[in-house]
Amino acid sequence: MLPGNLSEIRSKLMECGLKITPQRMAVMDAILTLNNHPTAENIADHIKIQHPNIAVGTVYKALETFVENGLVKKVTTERDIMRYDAITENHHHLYFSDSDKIEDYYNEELNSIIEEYFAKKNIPNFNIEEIRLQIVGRKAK
Amino acid sequence: MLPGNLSEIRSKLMECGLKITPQRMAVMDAILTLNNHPTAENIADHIKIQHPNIAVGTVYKALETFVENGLVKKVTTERDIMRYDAITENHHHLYFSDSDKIEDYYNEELNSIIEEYFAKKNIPNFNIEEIRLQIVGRKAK
DNA sequence: GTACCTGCAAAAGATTTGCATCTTT
DNA sequence: AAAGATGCAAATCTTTTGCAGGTAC
Repeated sequence: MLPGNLSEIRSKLMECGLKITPQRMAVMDAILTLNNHPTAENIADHIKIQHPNIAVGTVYKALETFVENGLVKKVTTERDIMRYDAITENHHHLYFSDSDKIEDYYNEELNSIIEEYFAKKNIPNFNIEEIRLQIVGRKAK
Repeated sequence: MLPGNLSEIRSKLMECGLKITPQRMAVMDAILTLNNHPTAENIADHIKIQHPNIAVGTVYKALETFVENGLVKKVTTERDIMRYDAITENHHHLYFSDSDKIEDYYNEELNSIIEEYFAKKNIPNFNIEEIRLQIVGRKAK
């Protein structure tokens, strides 16, 4: 089980000055292991297999803490449920309009094009911090 | 009061085969009048001024119907509240990271660049239906 | 030891649902 | 008259909160 390299998670938490607790380790490990933009509930369910006592509130608090510290991002959906994404590199999302699937989409070339565009053409009275693409569509037949 | 050109709203509902009711007219008019990506609650409050008996459930139902019929779009946020946007032309959104403000961002040139890019470079096994940019930042000083 | 976390359960907030009644067509 | 909308209230679902006890540092 590669993804949740536990000592790497530990260092990340440390760097942020966060206390290392089994619950936080489990939440971060779940995001990395589940890896398809899980909801808080998905994460809680996954953790409960090995750690039945974790409280849902704790999962939400850990997620919120991670978001504040830039370790995790929220992925917005049209279904009133927040989903979470471990931060790796700058990437975008493919939203499947016929299911709940959300896939990562990495494309450096596209990032450069957009970046260059906004380097030249700036938006009046606005400093850009981040640009996210929501690419909606469905599986090609 | 320009935005809610009532007879225009009426025709749009008709084209979709939707019954024209005072509540639906009021909801659509509210979106156009409020015009800054209101929440369902914002809309209900606005309508209640002149139409105190409208039920919140009715507002949600009208919104859902409009979304299904492509008259309105959901605008996702990180705050667990859905917001709504009357559909005009293809545009993107500026999310202010220090407030709840969301502004429309129209830019045909940018749309063309992105469109051309994806006309050449397609995403494996994926048919794009729509591309939305979430441009996050804050007011320039 | 102190500051910070966690579990639990209750609360809050947003949205949906069921159903009887009323409107639109 | 039939089909579909509305109002109302209760239900559901997700997320937040308060607090007493526990844990990491």
